[in-house]
Amino acid sequence: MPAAMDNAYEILQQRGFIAQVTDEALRQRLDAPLSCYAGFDPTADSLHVGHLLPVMALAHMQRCGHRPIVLVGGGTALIGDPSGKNEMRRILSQDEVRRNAECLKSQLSRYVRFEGLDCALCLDNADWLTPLNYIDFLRDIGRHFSVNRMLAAESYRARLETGLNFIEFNYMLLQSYDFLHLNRAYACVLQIGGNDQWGNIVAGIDLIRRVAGGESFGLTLPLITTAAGSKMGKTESGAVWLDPARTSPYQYYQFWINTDDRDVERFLLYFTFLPVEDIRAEIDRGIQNAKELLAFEATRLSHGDGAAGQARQDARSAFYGDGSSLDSIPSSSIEESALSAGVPAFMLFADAGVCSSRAAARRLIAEGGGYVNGRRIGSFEDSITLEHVRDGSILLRAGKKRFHKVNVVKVTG
RNA sequence: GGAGAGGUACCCGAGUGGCCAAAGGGGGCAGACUGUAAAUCUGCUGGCGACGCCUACGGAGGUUCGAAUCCUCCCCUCUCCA
Repeated sequence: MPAAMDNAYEILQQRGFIAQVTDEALRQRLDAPLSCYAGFDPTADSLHVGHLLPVMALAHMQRCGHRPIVLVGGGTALIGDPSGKNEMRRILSQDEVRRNAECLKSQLSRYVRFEGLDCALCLDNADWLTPLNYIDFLRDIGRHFSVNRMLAAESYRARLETGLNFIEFNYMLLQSYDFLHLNRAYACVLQIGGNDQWGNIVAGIDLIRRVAGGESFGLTLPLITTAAGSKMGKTESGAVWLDPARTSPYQYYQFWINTDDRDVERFLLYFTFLPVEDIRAEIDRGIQNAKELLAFEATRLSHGDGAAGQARQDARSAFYGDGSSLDSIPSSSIEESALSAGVPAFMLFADAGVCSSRAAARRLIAEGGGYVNGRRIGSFEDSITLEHVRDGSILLRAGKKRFHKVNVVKVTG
């Protein structure tokens, strides 16, 4: 599409996306358009920020004129994701997988274009994995795998300590077969994945060489940890989802603005499309602004301009302003009649969902972490009444940064 | 199939008849300090309108005044052997 194509390798490298590549020759190979793929498990109906790096990588590829293929692992999800070792493996039905795959695709379409000329593809490996015949598969594909070599792979070696069942052991074969299939059917010559996928990717490349005789490449992305050393993308309340029904744009914005100072530059490079020079300049101008920019841009990408603007405005208003614009912060409602009699503060906090239980609400307030309209609550039994209502609502706050609005509603009849 | 080890709270992990809502650590939450950051210090961390009651140490029974702890059966994980 662009007249003079930017080299994707250079862009990815510049932005820190490359952990390993199977062959440096990939750089030259990327001077001409090619097809590449990354896989996603449709185990839920939404992606979360942990999935974002491969998504961004594919988006960069497309912007550089290549064709990304999003592979939804419907087939592999049917036998359950082996990575969650001590969790009960939930076997998803085909219907669930299909529904999930649709959701993922629509989320992905904010980052990757699935329409128009040379658009990205979204494929489900159930289409070619489920019809497989076991004997044929063993004979045609299994023969090319050396158990000895598989056992030597880092990903398996660790598992040998704790135990590994046959399905898990076969994962490499299935993933390799995916790559082979895409190579044959769509001339896909590059697989992108997390660094923990290295062994599986290399195995796929091997398989392609043996079976199809073609050359293909692998590129792995760094596993992102925060500067504090924890896995990126988790909060106290679990994963940060892209689905606004699970994680609202405001909460999404909050997640990003709470990024560790030391991670801001890296995350701007990873999770926004801002030019590298602009990012550097922004960092130099001040970490606070850079952080706000990160939050805004990241939110804008997955929720759009309007939602991102609203989230930013509400955040500013809640944290620095008069609380006048708070349309998007979490909220609940309470009946006016309940309030006229007065409600103990701890019950209000618990019922509004600010605390997980009334006991937790008692603790929060007793520890001095409960606020109503910006004023600290003295005792958890303090009564909240109509006098606390401002413009039809009461503003609750837990700790420094968890805001919640309780809307007062009249019930007629 | 045989022998052994083990399953404890969000996670790791102590506890082998009452002093156990269960040590310790991690994580999380809150307070102080700050910048909605980090680091540090302190407190909290099953539920219930609550000096009491309820639920909880893989599951179901049993022994006992009393069980995470003892007995029986079952389920699951791991190790070694076949």
